[in-house]
Amino acid sequence: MTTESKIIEAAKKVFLRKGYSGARMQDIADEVGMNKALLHYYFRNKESLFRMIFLESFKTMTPVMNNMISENSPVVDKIKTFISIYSEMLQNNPYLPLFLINELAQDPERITSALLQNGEGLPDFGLFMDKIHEASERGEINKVDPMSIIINIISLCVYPYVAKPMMTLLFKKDEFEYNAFLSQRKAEITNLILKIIEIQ
Amino acid sequence: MTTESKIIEAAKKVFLRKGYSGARMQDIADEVGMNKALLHYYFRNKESLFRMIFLESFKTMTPVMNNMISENSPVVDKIKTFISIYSEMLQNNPYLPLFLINELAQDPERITSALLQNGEGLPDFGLFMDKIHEASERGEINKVDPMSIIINIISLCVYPYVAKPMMTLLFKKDEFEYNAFLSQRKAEITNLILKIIEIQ
DNA sequence: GTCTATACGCAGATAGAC
DNA sequence: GTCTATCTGCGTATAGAC
Repeated sequence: MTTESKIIEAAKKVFLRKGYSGARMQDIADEVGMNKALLHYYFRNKESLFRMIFLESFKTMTPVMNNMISENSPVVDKIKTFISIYSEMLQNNPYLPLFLINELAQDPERITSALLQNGEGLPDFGLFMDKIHEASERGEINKVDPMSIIINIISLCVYPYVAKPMMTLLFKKDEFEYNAFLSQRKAEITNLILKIIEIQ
Repeated sequence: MTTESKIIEAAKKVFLRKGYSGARMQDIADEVGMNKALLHYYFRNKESLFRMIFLESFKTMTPVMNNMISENSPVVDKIKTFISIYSEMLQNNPYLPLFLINELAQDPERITSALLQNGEGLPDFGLFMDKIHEASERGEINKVDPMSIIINIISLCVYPYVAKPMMTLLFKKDEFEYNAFLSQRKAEITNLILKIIEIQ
């Protein structure tokens, strides 16, 4: 494992937990187990290290989405797949969504321009919406607003992760109990969404 | 309007947008239109000013919830009311949830202890869950897991606000269009939840 | 109670030895 | 490539005049 990739791993860990303004170059150096000056040797400054981490984090999400969307399968299956892989991704990257949302909220322009000039591209929800729309036109599923459906799914999947500390506080659960709750939600969300879109 | 309350308003504005580590005492002073030293005169330091803002912000949420929960009405009505007043609160305080979630995630112990020693208390979701459970025992609504239902409602209500910049980016909407989307969701979420819990 | 001036420490960044 | 030492500026906080 190269020093550079060790730094990236460490930086990801620190930035994802503390955010840009909360993260310290020293924290990252400690995490790598090396000197602070090294970070500046490999990445010019904090901003450019952050930029790299943000883009890479964002990319964790994109291919997952796009594979699912472009797949040539019935919309109902597509939605099942979406919920399934999205939930798994969240279980593997619990800090990811709050980090992305937060940094995007802090400075939409900075981030958006970085994303767009990166070329990599965003998940193509336009296409997903089209497919949902067509399916409802064909009578394959109920008449629904595609954007609403997608946002409902994302909300149900992501929010319980994003708000984990809030929820454990409000519902007086410990970490263990709450994780159990999270891991049974995949099936539950799928049932809920199908109940909404499937013709009875 | 006293200087103290002017400071509180300004600090709320700045902390809610930038979070603790992103906020600058200078930003707050600028927002008040007064000198930075004044902040230290009224509130000893940044931490104690923040603490006050956090607690006050948290309290925006609590009574809204507790009024609804303790009300003596059928559970279905209670849920309708919940969605309605919660959505309104979000429309009036769009920065609130991300702020609370974030700061809580940063340092759960610090925040939790501040909340608990504050005495004010948390929303009583235990009671809400009991009432949902009883209603389903009586056959008034479908058999459902109370915690899941509540978290579903909260997710559907809050997430579209929390992730606003992300969603406008992914769905290529401008602020105006997205706000229109948000304001029609109250009815939509209510329909969705009722479809889940109501006996056909 | 409000201001200006200033102290102080921390965090990002650089110089330069090895 | 990695380290130690150091500079610099910024942000919190205080002292003290008015």
